[in-house]
Amino acid sequence: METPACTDVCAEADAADLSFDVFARACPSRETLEHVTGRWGSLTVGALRDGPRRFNELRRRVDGVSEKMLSQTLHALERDGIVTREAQATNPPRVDYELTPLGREVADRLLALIHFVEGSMGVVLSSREAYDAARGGL
Amino acid sequence: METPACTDVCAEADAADLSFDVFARACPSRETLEHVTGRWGSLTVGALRDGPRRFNELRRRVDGVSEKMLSQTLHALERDGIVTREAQATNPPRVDYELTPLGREVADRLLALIHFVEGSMGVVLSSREAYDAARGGL
DNA sequence: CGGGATCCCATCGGATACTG
DNA sequence: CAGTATCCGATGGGATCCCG
Repeated sequence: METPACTDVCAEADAADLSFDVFARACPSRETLEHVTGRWGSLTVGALRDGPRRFNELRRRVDGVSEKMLSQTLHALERDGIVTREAQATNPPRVDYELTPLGREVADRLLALIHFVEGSMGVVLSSREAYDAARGGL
Repeated sequence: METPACTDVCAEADAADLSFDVFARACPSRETLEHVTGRWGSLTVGALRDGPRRFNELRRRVDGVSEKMLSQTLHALERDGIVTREAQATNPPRVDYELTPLGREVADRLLALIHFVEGSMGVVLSSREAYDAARGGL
């Protein structure tokens, strides 16, 4: 076993910085990773990188997300301390979402991945063609 | 509109390296991003970082994954050119999965994110407590 | 051992409607 | 505008069986 595992340790959250292991099924770090890398999580965090955004601004940027999913995603990220939510009780109401310092670190690493993937799509697409051709040709 | 969008361009894959945009609903780069960041994708790629692994080795490392999902995940990653699959027709059969050069680049960026998240769990956990306390206390 | 095929259910997630 | 609530279909994903 390479990783010290998270097992028992993770359960008791009073310990400061014991080892967390996303590869362990029950480790809370896996949940947070999923919030951040999930279908809408990664795009939402990425969309917030350039500064605060309002709800419908995010909806437009994260093309295809529904209100429900965006709301759900933002709540999970807020709970994990990745984004902050600032509401103003004006009329019409205005709510700004913004990355926390922690969130900005996450976003940087996420965008590094995103930009790399975008830049690799040439390779990916031709790989797919080769794969499909081999299957279809059999 | 900040991003040049992927829209029409992405459909025709003969173009070399036109702009791909994960924020666009129909862009193929979004699919690849999901394969890589998905629930099992990120862990599978991460687990392959240290070298080739066999199927059941991966199953043990990626704690909680089912045979079906691991198989499915590996196929998607193979099709995208992230991992290679090398089968030997011995008995018992032996199949090794390994990252491609592209896959290794992806894995590096993914692991940077994973390790950062693992290292931030202290902050995350206390943020969750504060969030839950505020809700429960109302 | 390394999977493919099938069954089946839980959750995801979209559409719609309603509130403030 | 910024959500919440409900309904409901699509999909994710686990369990099981089976084959090479």
